[in-house]
Amino acid sequence: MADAHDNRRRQILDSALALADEHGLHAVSMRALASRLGVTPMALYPHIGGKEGLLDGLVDRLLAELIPASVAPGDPQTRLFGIARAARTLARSHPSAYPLLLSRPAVAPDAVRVVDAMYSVLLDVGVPPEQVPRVERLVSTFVLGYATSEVNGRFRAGTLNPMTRRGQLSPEELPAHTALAGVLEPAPDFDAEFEADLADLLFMIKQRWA
Amino acid sequence: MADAHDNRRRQILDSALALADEHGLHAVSMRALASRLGVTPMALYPHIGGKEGLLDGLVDRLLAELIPASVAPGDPQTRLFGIARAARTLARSHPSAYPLLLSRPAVAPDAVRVVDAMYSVLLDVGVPPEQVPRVERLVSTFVLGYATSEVNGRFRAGTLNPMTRRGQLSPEELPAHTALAGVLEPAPDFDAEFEADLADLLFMIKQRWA
DNA sequence: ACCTGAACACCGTTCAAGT
DNA sequence: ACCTGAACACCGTTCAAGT
Repeated sequence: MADAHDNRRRQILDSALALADEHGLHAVSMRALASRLGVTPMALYPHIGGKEGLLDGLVDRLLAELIPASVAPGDPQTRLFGIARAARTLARSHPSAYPLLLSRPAVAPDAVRVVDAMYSVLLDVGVPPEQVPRVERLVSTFVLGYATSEVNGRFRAGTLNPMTRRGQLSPEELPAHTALAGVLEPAPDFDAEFEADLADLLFMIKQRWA
Repeated sequence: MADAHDNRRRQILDSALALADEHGLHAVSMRALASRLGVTPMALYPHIGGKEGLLDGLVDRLLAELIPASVAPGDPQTRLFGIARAARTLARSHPSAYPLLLSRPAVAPDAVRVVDAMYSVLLDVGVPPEQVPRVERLVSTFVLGYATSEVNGRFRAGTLNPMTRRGQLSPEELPAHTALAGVLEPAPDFDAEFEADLADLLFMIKQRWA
């Protein structure tokens, strides 16, 4: 069912994603994209419908890359970890475009397939049907938020390093930081941390309903 | 210790936030901001150091509004819910600027105070010290991600409504959606959902360590 | 149906100049 | 120290015109 128009649209979105990967999201302008495709800016409009439509298309383009992980077989725990790890890996492949995933709804069929896979995992693990949509939003929000925080530098040293921090405020003003002085790491292992977080969330789900 | 320069800086950031609240983040341009302050764009540079510095300043400005909730007394559970609710309420007050919280690190003293309050809650609730920074990132990532998803429309009907969804794909391709046909709500109560999510996270923390 | 090219109303940031 | 004003190299989108 993919006609010429759809193919052209995908071609444009691929170019836009490449542009973002190479030069950052700020470099994805209608003009730069058109010039990369050897065309006039206005030639893009029938296919992607303006800048907002382009960014929406990029979200669908990104989520489509999670399909393989979503259809992979295995027990519920394996599938949950597989989808979550794929979602975080995606952030490393496309760090500039990734934050768009939290900034607009995903409406394409491929996006719905990923949600369906998560619903299926949660049903299989024993979450009551009426709670499944809520728990899916909880887990997907955590996963997207974590990966977004990483690529955007929200966890980086400035906020994390107790030395930098404590320079600005007296220890009495930061009692918990002071109490934790011995364990505050300047550069945590985020791979291990993400795994521990997923394990905690799965623990919660199982304790509550399994 | 607040000199004239700091006061001017805060005045500029207040104006930028008001501009975002009234006309959206896209309307926060150096030129529009300068014009609102009756000054030339270049006059802003010594105070906020360009567009990126302005956005970083906005993040600190937003987090400063969480200080009252952070210093409020009470048992750990009350304080955790208080900070989390304040963080979500902040999104409703400043929906356009809010997503910046996930997009850049917070470095100002006020931001560190909020983290310290969360550390204190987690220590009081029984989380082992070496796990506190990780669990703080887990909880804060969920809270910021959830509120960001809400204001950005990631949870909105297009993605959620099973009718809209199922129109694009056959039921056989979405087995879990089909199984959940009776419980998929077109417009969930996000206030109640957020409360339930917080309760689940606190349940997890207590079950694991209390 | 699809694309062009000129035009309009904007951007962020530089630089040299003023006080 | 703080601000101005002109200039440079960009934006997204409109419109009328071409094929």
